[in-house]
Formats: sequence, C-alpha cells, structure tokens
Amino acid sequence: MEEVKASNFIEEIIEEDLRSGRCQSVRTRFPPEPNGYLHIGHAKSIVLNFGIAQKYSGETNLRFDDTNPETEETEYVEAIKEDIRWLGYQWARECYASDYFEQLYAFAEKLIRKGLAYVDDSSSEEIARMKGTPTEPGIESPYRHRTIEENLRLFREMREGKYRDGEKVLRAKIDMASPNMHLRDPIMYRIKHAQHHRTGNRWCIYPMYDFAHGQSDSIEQVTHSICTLEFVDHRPLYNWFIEQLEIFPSRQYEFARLNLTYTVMSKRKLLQLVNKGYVRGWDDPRMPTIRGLRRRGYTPESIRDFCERIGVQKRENIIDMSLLEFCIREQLNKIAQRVMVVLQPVKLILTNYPEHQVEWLSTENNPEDPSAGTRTVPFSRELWIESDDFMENPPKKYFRLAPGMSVRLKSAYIITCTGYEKDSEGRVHTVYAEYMPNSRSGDDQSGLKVKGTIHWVSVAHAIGIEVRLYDRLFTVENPDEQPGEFTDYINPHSLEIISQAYAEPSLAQAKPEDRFQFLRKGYFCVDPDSTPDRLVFNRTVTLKDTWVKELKKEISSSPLS
RNA sequence: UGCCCGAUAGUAUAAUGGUAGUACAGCAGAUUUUGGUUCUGCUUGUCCAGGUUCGAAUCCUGGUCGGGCAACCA
Repeated sequence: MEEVKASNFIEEIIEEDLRSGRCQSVRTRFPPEPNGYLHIGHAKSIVLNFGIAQKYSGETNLRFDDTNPETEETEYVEAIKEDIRWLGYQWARECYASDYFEQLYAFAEKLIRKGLAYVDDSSSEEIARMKGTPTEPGIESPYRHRTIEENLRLFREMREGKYRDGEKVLRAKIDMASPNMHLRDPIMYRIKHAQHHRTGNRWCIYPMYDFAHGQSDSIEQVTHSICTLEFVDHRPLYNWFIEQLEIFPSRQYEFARLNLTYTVMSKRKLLQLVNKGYVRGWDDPRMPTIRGLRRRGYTPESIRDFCERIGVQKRENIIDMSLLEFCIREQLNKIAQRVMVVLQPVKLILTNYPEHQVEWLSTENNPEDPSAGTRTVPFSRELWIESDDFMENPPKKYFRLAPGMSVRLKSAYIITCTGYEKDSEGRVHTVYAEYMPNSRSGDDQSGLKVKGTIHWVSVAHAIGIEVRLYDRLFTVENPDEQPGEFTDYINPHSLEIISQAYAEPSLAQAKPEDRFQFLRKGYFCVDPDSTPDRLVFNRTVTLKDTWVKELKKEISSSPLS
C-alpha cells in the first residue's frame, strides 16, 4: 500500500472512514444532468471524484441525473461522456437515475405505507404559500392527513396517468414548521406528461432531485456523495430519506464550486452567451466549457493539473485566470514544437544578400526537449518580419530593429537596419538591412553581440494562414457582481481575426488539434475549421511578455498621461 | 433577521495547541540566438473583541462581514 496523504478535507474524511471501518472501500459518482455541456467547474468535480477513487483504489460511477424529461436530451449525454473521456477518466459504470424509476416508485410507496408521504391536490401556488418563509413556519396542507389507503390509491392513479400535469404531487410528511425549508413536506413526485430521453412515455410521474439523488447513491452503494455547497441545506433531507427507507447509508459532503476571473460559469449564462450570439457556440474557444477549452488548445493534463492546484474547500472562491494560463503554458513549453509565424507582416529586404539564393537553415524544434530534434527553414533575400519588431524612433530599452540597430534573425544572421519606406498613410511597409555573412547561427565568426533576436519567414516560401487571437471574454474580473447585465461587460476585443499571417512552410502538414509555439508570440492550436488549403489557428495563450509591461510603464510614466 | 455554511498575503491553498509555509500574480536581478524557459532575491497575510492555555490561525464566547435556503429545476 503506497503512502497517501490527504490533500483536502474530503480526503481526510475518507481516510477516517476507512480507518474507522465505516466503509471498506470508496465509491464516488459524477452526476451531471444531461441538459447542457460540461465546463471547467465540472472538471473540478470530475477530478475530485475520479481522483479520489484512483487514490484510494475505489471506483467512480458516471450517473446521469435525468429526472426532468423536459430539459434533458441524449445529445448532451453523448457530449458529456466524450468530455469526461477526453479529460482522461473512465467510469466504472454508466448509470441513469431513470434506470431506478421503478425502484424509486417502490421506495415512495414504502414511505406512504409508513405514513410518511401523502398525495397533495394543492396547486403549486398554494403549496408555495403554505410553505411559509424562512422566518415564519409553514402551515399544513388540508390533504396532509389522508389515509394510507387513499394515498396509495391516488399515487397509483398518478402513475397510471389519471391526472393532468400539476393536478397532484406526492409529498413527504415531515415538519411544516422546520427551520430548514427543505424539510417542510418536500415534493417527491410531480406529474409530467412528457417524453423522456430514455424511458419514452412509460412514465408520467417523475421524482424530484431530493427523492432521486440520494436514493440513486444508495442503490449504487456510493460511499461518498460529493456535491457543491448549495446542497448543504438538503443534507438533512438526504439523510432522512435514507433512514426512513432503511437503505444503504450513502453520505453527502459539500465543497465550494469553482469560479474563475473574467468569465461566467452558470449554465444559464453560458447558454445566454450562445443563444444571443456573443460566442459562436458551446465550443467557442472563449467559452469556459470543456469543449471550448479543448478547441482553444488546452490539454487534458493542464486542466487536471489546474484542478489539483486550486484545492478543495468550503469557502467561496474566485481563482485567477492566470493560474489556468500558467498550467497550460507550463505543459506546452515542454511539448510544443516551435515554429516561426509572422502575424503582422512588414517586408524586410537584405540588400546585400544575393537575389535568388535560398539557404535551408537548421533550427531546433524545442529547446526544452533536445529529443524533439531539428528542422530546416528556408532563408532568402526578402523576409516577413513582425511590424512591431521595427520602430522608427525606439524608446531606450527597445532592442529590436531601428535605423542603425542590429538584431539576430533567429537561427540565421545578424543584420543591421539601413533604412525603411513608408506608404502614403505613414505606415512602414518595407525595412532595409544588411546581413553579416560571417554571423550565421552555429558558425558565427563575426564576434558581434546583439541584444535582440527576432523571428522571420521567407516571403517566397511563406504559407498564408488564418490566425484567431483570443482574449478574455469579459473586461472585469467578476461579471456576476457588476451592476446591470453581465453581458454589459463582454470584452469587445475578445476575438481578433488575422486573415493572412505568414508561416514557415513546415506548418503545411499540421492537423486539427496539433499544438505549436509560434516563436515569441504564444501557443497556438489548429482549429477544426481548417481545410486542406487553408489552415486556421487559435491562440491558446500568449507567452509571458515582460516587454509589454515595460511599455505600459513607459506610457504610465509619460507626462502625456 | 429563522436555519445553514464560511472567513489565513492581490488570488488560491497549507499549518489539525508549538518558528505562519507553498503556488499563481507582482517587483528586482542573473542567464538566454524566443523580452520565452530556467535560476536568485524581495514585497504582501491569520476579520474584530474577550476568554482558556506556558503557548491560539487552530479551542470557547460574543460580534462583524460574505454566501446559501421560501422551483412541481438540479
């Protein structure tokens, strides 16, 4: 048995349960409702639930909490399964609350027979009114004291379809004066004449969450049912049903859900972003959904790493997006092949380089991983360079190209700027320079030292690609807590499309989901929108850029501001 | 103003009565053919008030602040 140390309060509870003999092994479950796509908040729960099972040699069931036929669809079931697999997890059993409908129905009858449940004919408005308020007790329904026989008969008739939606409900008989609102005779079953994604029209009564979740846990012998904080108040009810039913004693534990800066996490709000066209879909690379992150270029490993780093606690929290970005940078730095791509091109002409000469220069694929090897890139007289790698009047600490200044062209030669040309609008379109023939990378006899190295692409060999630059979706850290609508804070520059960037020719073979580091620019991933003759790249995340910070300091310290 | 959670650097998270530590972020420097990576150093914290104790982030009491609960949603 390997030495394991609890890394959060839930693991502490598990270790104590194992030690005390409350359970011999551990079983958890991940219980999504199939009415939407999974997001990074679900990933926290997935990593927690599956991680615990792995750590303590237990198992995790995937269970779809499909008790509301009006909102649930098979499409979501498939999407959820794919996302969990992509994250790297395999469930022990694939379960559905709907598989237990017959059993749940029997449980309900058992409670009726124990005098602990009754059929109520009140309308939903009446029930709400009689429920009282958090500070005032509720009052008992006039139907609360029906006989067991009558309740049994009415409940069976409910199942048989004798009543319309909303005409009757089955309620637990607990305590209308309880300080816990969930114990004021909670509804167990409601009538819905609706098509269920798995049971079709076999049922017209469906159990509520509170009468399905704990019972499903119990049926599956889940030892630790881990959910989010909003269910804390449900725990007494969770336990009450299990005790009255005298079934396997699953236990519920709650942790704080994940919040991330500069995004929203609620299903409702994500749906709104999709439906109102703020993003292109659930898999838009700006979305915090698993599919969005995947399309953006995040790896399953980086998401798991993130979920482990954020920890598990009961206090409300909002995690810096920069931590997620750190996790993906850290992994991609190790594995991503480096390539040269010019995003905002300016032409560079090496006036002393022979006109039709082409040299294929060797360059490393990944300096962090020597085993990644090298490749060659074509070098010639006319090159594309990044427009912000040249300035007419550079500030003090600028060490790129400017009149009279020298830089190293990555894996090629040292050059010195000799001039430039502007168009009618005053924009520089061509830069002229001379290269030092004896300064070639790997064979540098020039003895020169330059501060800057810039990337480049040979004009004659460049391939045109589309690049989509993504930025945070919102302009504020917490769009949920701002005055007005959260959509008022959407970042209008969250997507910038560069329709013609120039890439070195080696990129032509790239396939969807391939990841690269565009040298000095960031990590990029091939988008599925790519076609054989038109590659599309998504920027996953920029490289850390201490130069932009320097620039910002310049600006803020200038007397103009 | 009923019940239930919670409160440790900017953000998270450890310390389980015994030196408040770690990560991210930030700042400064070194290295660098990516202003990347790596390395070094630095700044910043126990919500408040009492109490128990030789000793309290930790235990007790009372506050304060934040969050949740009154769906035939989950």
